[in-house]
Amino acid sequence: MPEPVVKLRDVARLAGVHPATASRALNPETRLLVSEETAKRVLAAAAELGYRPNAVARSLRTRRSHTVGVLIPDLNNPLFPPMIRGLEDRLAAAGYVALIGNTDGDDARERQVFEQMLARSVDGYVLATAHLRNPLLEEAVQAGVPVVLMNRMAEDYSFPSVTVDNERGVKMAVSHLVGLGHTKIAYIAGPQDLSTGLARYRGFQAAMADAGLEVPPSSVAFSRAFSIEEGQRCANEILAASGDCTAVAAGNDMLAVGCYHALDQAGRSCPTDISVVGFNDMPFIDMLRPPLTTIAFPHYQVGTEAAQLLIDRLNGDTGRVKVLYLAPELIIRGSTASLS
Amino acid sequence: MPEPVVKLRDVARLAGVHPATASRALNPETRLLVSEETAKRVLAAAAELGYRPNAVARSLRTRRSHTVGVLIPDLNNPLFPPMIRGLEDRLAAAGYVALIGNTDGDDARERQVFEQMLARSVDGYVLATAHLRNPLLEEAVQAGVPVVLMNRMAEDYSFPSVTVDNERGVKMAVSHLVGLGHTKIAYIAGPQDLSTGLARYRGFQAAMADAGLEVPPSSVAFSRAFSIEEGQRCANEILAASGDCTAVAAGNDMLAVGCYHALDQAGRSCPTDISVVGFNDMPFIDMLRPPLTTIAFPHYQVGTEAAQLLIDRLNGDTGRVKVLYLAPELIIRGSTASLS
DNA sequence: TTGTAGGCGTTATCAC
DNA sequence: GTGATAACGCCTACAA
Repeated sequence: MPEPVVKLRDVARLAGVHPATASRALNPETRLLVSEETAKRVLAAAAELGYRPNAVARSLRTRRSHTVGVLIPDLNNPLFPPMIRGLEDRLAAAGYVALIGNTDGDDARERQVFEQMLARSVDGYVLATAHLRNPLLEEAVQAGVPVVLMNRMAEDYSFPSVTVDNERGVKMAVSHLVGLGHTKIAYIAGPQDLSTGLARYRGFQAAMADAGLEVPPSSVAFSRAFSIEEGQRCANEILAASGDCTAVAAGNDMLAVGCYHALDQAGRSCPTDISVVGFNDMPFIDMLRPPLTTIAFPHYQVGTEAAQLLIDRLNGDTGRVKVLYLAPELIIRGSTASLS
Repeated sequence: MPEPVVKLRDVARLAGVHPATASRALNPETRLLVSEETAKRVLAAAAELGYRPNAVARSLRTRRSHTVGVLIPDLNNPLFPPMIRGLEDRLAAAGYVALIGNTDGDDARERQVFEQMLARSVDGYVLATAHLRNPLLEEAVQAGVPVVLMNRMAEDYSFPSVTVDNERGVKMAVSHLVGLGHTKIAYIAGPQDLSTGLARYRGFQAAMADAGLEVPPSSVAFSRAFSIEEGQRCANEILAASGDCTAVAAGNDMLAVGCYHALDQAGRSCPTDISVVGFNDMPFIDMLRPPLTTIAFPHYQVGTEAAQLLIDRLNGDTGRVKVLYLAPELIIRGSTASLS
């Protein structure tokens, strides 16, 4: 039943040329090495037979798989799908395919997926998972496989990256709250071993200092993951320890959602009693009640830019490492209100 | 800088055996062909050198890539990530990796991704995109590559599939509305060329008939995609043509969300004026105001079961085609109320 | 139990 | 401009 697979030699035979010639004719890069007339004949033969080059054999020979490994911490976070779309679109345009892997923020799993991909000889990696100190990064370098960080960054220009300007974004959020009259502002910080969590926390501290406001330790809670559950836990912690705060800034939207839950449970109303601001403007977050005030940035573009950075590397660009920041934007919705 | 890659022959040399022997020792399937002592030496050598088999070479030789192509209509729909997780988890346990591709419901793009995957010689496909009549299905059969449908089904047992029992689910939704006293119930149908859209629409018709209720044509609107925009458009259509309805059932949650938007715009309140019920119980849908009453099913399990069906095929099971239904469950939240 | 040899389909390097 | 040849890294009859 399975029809026989058409191989290069079949095409060559039909076109009356040697397989090597057929190969040259079929490959855009080498087509100019072949007479125009021959090329035409080969192409026609390939089309007639429905020839599809065997990517595996090609990879073995050329040592390039035209495949890129993408590590995502949590596919269930709606923030990532648009990034992935951006990645895929740009990669596809350059002839690459993305191999996507979840890690659940689990180091062991991350390593496993990483190795799997290495065995499949991916040409490069896009990591959205990277902890600040991640042995995988070193390993990729050892293996000579380029890495780009997406929505994460390295401390010291050691890897190309694309992120929103986190510190600036947080400052916009804090300024907004301050402008509404808030002075007792609590913060739910993301994991401090993720660049995102760290940069935003730093931004918060800086913004509060700029505004001449205190940040008592009891008004900051550190989450162990960017998850709803952790947001809820941290919000509870803050409500208990720092009950007089009138606003909460969260390290990302998932944490803010958890904060909503905690407020509900505690019988506090948002924004009447407490204002809440998130970060990411992830899909669907505008449909909550109240719709969340948050910091937006172009998710899709983060993906395309990350892809481009990697493609540049794959094309042999060995220039200095580029670190790309995208501009954040404050989106004011219904979860923040002025202090009455 | 890139350290030299360790190959099978390096391992063999260190272990003092022939590469063929090393190969046998390393492969669990053939390990028993080798003396225990030799196997131990080879394994030790492999570990010492950090040997990682080259999956590409192996694929070329064995004609199995241990890769599965997964086609998803829209990764931005939060329904799919959990399914993908289920898929990946089960596939990984069986030594397979998922190659995920978005199609945006676009036939051309779907074909392109499909071909890409075929060229990479995926061992099988999981399609969550399949239109009812899809030439790709035929093509996969031609190529001898097994296909499993996920969240979609074939009409005639021509392909294994895993879905929720759509008709039963819709009946539960309609019964719920009828129980609340509603009789003028409108329906926003999904695309009728998707099995999901069709089955649910049929279920709606059947459920209404069972309840002895009329379904005037003006009370049904057909969407062109399972999207928020289309839901809004259809809801507007229904509100205009069938303004006296007191409840709307939607083909899925995305359409229901669009319906929320339309109701907002029209100044009608849910559930006071109009009850709304969705389908899927997708992540985050419980956070809307009002939280959506909908039909739930185990998304993750859909993924694991689809993976298992495919793995069975890949392991040579040539038994009759299995069509798996998972049980739906009515989740009553705040978007439905009794007719006062 | 282990070694030998050939080939999976393609492309790079020679020679013509 | 085209053909011959070898090799990418691995697996697997077959032989020893």
